[in-house]
Amino acid sequence: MPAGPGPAADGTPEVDLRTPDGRSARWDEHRTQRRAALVHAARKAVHRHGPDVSMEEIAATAGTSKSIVYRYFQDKPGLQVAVGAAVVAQMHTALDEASRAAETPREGLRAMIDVYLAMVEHSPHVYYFVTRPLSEDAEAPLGHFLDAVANLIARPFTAVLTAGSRERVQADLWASGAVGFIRGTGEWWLSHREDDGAPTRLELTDRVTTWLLAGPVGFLTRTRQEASSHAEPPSTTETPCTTPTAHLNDEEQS
Amino acid sequence: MPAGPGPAADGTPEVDLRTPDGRSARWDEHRTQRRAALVHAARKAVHRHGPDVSMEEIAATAGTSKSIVYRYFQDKPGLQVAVGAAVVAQMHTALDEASRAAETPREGLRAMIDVYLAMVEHSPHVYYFVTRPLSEDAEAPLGHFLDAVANLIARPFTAVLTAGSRERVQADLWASGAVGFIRGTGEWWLSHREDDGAPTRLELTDRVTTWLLAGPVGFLTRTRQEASSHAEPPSTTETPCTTPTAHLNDEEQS
DNA sequence: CCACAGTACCTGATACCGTCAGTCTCGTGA
DNA sequence: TCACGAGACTGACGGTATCAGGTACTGTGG
Repeated sequence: MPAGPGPAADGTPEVDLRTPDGRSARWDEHRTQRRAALVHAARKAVHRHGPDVSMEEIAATAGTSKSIVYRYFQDKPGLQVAVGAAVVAQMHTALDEASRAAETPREGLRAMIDVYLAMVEHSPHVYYFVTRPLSEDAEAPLGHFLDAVANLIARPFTAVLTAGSRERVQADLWASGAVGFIRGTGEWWLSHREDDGAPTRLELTDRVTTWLLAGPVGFLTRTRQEASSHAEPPSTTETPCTTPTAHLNDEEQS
Repeated sequence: MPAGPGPAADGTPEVDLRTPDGRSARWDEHRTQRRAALVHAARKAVHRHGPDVSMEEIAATAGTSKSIVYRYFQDKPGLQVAVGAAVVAQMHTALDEASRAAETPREGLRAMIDVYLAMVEHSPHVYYFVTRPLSEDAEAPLGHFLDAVANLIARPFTAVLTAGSRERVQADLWASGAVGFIRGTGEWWLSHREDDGAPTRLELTDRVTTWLLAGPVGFLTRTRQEASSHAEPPSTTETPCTTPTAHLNDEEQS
C-alpha cells in the first residue's frame, strides 16, 4: 500500500507531498486533526483499561473501528510512539514554564524530575504504555520515550558544552543514567507509596535531585563517609577488573 | 484451576505437598531437576531467538512440548520470573566472590555494576527477557528481577543499618534508583557501543560508580560547581514546589 | 458561467488470516 | 494407578482485505 518513495519508518505512513491536487490537499488539516484525536483516544483508553488495551478497544474508545486506527498508524508500536511523543511534548511545555525560572542546572533537573514524577503519579497506565518496549527487536529502538526524556535532561547540560564529541557523549550517558534513576525510584514509589516511611512526591523529588547530583549523601552518614573518601579520584582507569564476573550464561554453543 | 490452598503466585504451580504418598514423593527429585533443565532451556532459547520466543519454541528447545512447560510453570510470566531468579542467583554467586575482596561499599557497588554490565553485554536477549515486564497488571509485580537486583545492591548498605524503618526505606529507595541508573546507562551503552567516544565496559563501570556515589563530577566542571554548591543542605523540605507541573493528562473524566 | 462525469480521498463495518498463550484429551510406561 | 508426554483444540489479538457508501475537488462540454 505505501507506494510512496521515501522510507518513512516512523509512525507516519507516507503523507505523499508531491501532488498539489486540491482533492488531496483538502484532507490535510483533517488528517492531522484526526490523528491527534486518535492519539487522545488512545491515551484515554490506556488510562481506563490499562497498558494492555487491545487495538479494538482503542478504536472503540475513539468511536470507530480498527481500520481507521491502522490507516493513521503503522502498527501498535507506531501508535505507542505517537502517544509517547504527545506525552513528551506536554512535558516539554510544562518544562519550559518551569525552566524559565530555573537558573542553575540543579533547578532545571529538579523541575524535570518533578514533571516526570507528576506524570507517573497522575496516570501510571499511560506511563507504562509509553515506557514499556513493544518492539520485538528490543535492541535498537530501546525506549523512544525514555530517550526523548533523556535528551530533555541532557539539554541544559549540553547547552553549555562545546560540541566536542567526547563530552557530549558523557552528558548523554549521564542523562540516560539519570532518567533510569528517576524511573527506578518513580516505579518503586508507585508501588510503595502507601508504606509507612514512604516519602511524598515532593520529598522524593528533592531527594532524587540531591542523590543524582551529589550521591547518596544524607541518608547514611556512616557509609557515606567511606564512600566519599574513596570517590575523590574519578580517574577512568582506576584499577583493572578485579571482579571475577563468572560466566553468566551457559546457553550458547549453537 | 489452581486447586491448591496457598496463593503461590510465583512461578511454581502448586506442587501439592499434602500427599506424603510414596508414589508421589518418588518424583520429587525428578521434578526439581526437570524444572532446572527447563529454565536452562528457556535461557538457551531466549538467547538464540530473542526475547519474544514463543512457548512452543522454548519447549522445542527443551526437547519436549508445551504441556510439560505448563506443568512446571504457571504461565509465561512465571517462567520469566524463574529465569530471572536463576540469573539473579548466578549474579549473586559471582558477587559473593567479588565482595569477599571488597571492603568498602564503593567496591561492593562497583562489583555489582560490573556483574550487571557483564550480563547485559554477554546476552542482551536474556537480559531483555528477564527485564521486560510481561504482566498485564504492570503495577504491583513491577520488575521481579530488578527488585531482586536492587536488594542485592541495598544489602551492603542496609547491613550496617539499624532496622529502623525510616532509613531502611531510604536505602531501598536509593537502591532502586541506582539499579535504574545502571539499567539506563547499560541500555544506552548497548546501542551506542560502536559510536566513537563510547567507553569500554570497564570505563563505564568506573564512571557509573563514581557518578552514583558522588554525582556527575568530572565530566563537566562548570556545571558541577553550581550543582555541588547547592547540594550541600540535603534537608528533605527544601523549598515548596515551585514548578508548575501543568496538567499532564487530559483523558480521564470517565 | 454552469452542470456534469470522473476522480481522489475518507469512512466504517465486517470478514478474514496467522500466531500464540493456555487447555484438554488421550495414549504410554513404570 | 499415577505421572508423563504429544498433539489437537480454543480464544484472543494484531493486522489485512474488501466493500459499500460519502464528499469535495478537477476537468470538460454546453
